[in-house]
Amino acid sequence: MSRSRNIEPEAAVQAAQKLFWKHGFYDLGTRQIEQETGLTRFTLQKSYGGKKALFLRTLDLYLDIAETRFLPEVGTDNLEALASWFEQRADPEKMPEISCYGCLMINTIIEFHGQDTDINQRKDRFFKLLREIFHAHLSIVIKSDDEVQAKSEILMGIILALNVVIRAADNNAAGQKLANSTARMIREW
Amino acid sequence: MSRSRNIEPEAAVQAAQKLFWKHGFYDLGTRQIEQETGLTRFTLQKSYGGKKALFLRTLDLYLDIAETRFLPEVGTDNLEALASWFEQRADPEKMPEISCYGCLMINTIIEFHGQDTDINQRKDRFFKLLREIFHAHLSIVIKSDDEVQAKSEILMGIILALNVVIRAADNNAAGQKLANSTARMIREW
DNA sequence: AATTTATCTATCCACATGGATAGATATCGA
DNA sequence: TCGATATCTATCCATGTGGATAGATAAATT
Repeated sequence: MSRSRNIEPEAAVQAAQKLFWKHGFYDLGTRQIEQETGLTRFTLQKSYGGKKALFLRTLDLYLDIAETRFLPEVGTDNLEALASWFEQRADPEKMPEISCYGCLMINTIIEFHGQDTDINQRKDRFFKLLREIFHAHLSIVIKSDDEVQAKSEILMGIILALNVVIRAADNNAAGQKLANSTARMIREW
Repeated sequence: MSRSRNIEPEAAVQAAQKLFWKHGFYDLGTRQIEQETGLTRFTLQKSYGGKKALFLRTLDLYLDIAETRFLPEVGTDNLEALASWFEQRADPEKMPEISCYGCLMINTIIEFHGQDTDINQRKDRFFKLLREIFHAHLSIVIKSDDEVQAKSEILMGIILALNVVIRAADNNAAGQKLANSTARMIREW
């Protein structure tokens, strides 16, 4: 019925995500998106609603995957599960290449300055996600809720830090020391 | 001999620093600098060498102050000194207002993507500073160098995380839980 | 084969940006 | 008071941006 696109709709979102992840929002032009993904500026407007809307879709995709496939699953032996998750998390052999640009959501939070409600919604979802997952793990193993909260907050902080360290170094190996130190700390809990 | 400026040279740098801290580099225009500080775009070019050069001066100022007045001083009773430093660090009563925008250097590292040598130089200075200060403290109290390195890395990570959490919330009180948890952890070392 | 539809290609546009320039204006020393 | 100098005010400019539009093109339906 109609001409086929240069790039499939979902593939375009994934490709754009990588670009935003690397370059941020403001420093990535629609012409560069066009050139590097094949998605034309025409289709960007007509089918995705423009640059900002496409960006939000890449953020939502990012959070979906974080929620379903990335964060450690709650199960048995939660301290050891957490410890080894941190080790894996920073092992360059097991990280996707794109990780060297840190965390798309953290980068975005810093690039925008809290004035954008679309971004703020995603930000809230992100932090809720992080805080809940660690709380869920630790509350199984630790009785004092005070202590669970304290340790959850530290682990959440270290997740943030890992991403900053890796992006700053532009190198997936840069988080190993922090991750291994964290694993060691968790095993002492 | 010559007409006096709207704003004194060093005051202009400080005022610009606050603006960059809040808005970042790309999202702060020279017209806005002009309007909010009194520094004219003419003088920005003639005396400061343009927007980028002024920005680098604000970064250098930031690092100078971090080095001399902000980070915890090495002395006696270093674990307690570190613990209470973290508490103070996140106490909204004792933080400057501008802190709710996080750390100028971290924001900058994320906004630029490692391709700018001017920024990279400051980035290296920044991380060197952080790693050295914690190592200096902990190596007095802890014998195993392995352990010193591990714990230094964690504290450095938490500094980064504190700034991200505070900027994300746009609220100086947002780091208290993490800071207090960290103080508690340090006192258990 | 003709028609319809969505996409591609190629412009065009309004706007914002960092920076440059030229004339007016302070401020100071002589 | 006058001259020199640096700054201010007010434009101007080249460039890049996201987005819009119009004609050409490809794919599917009839």
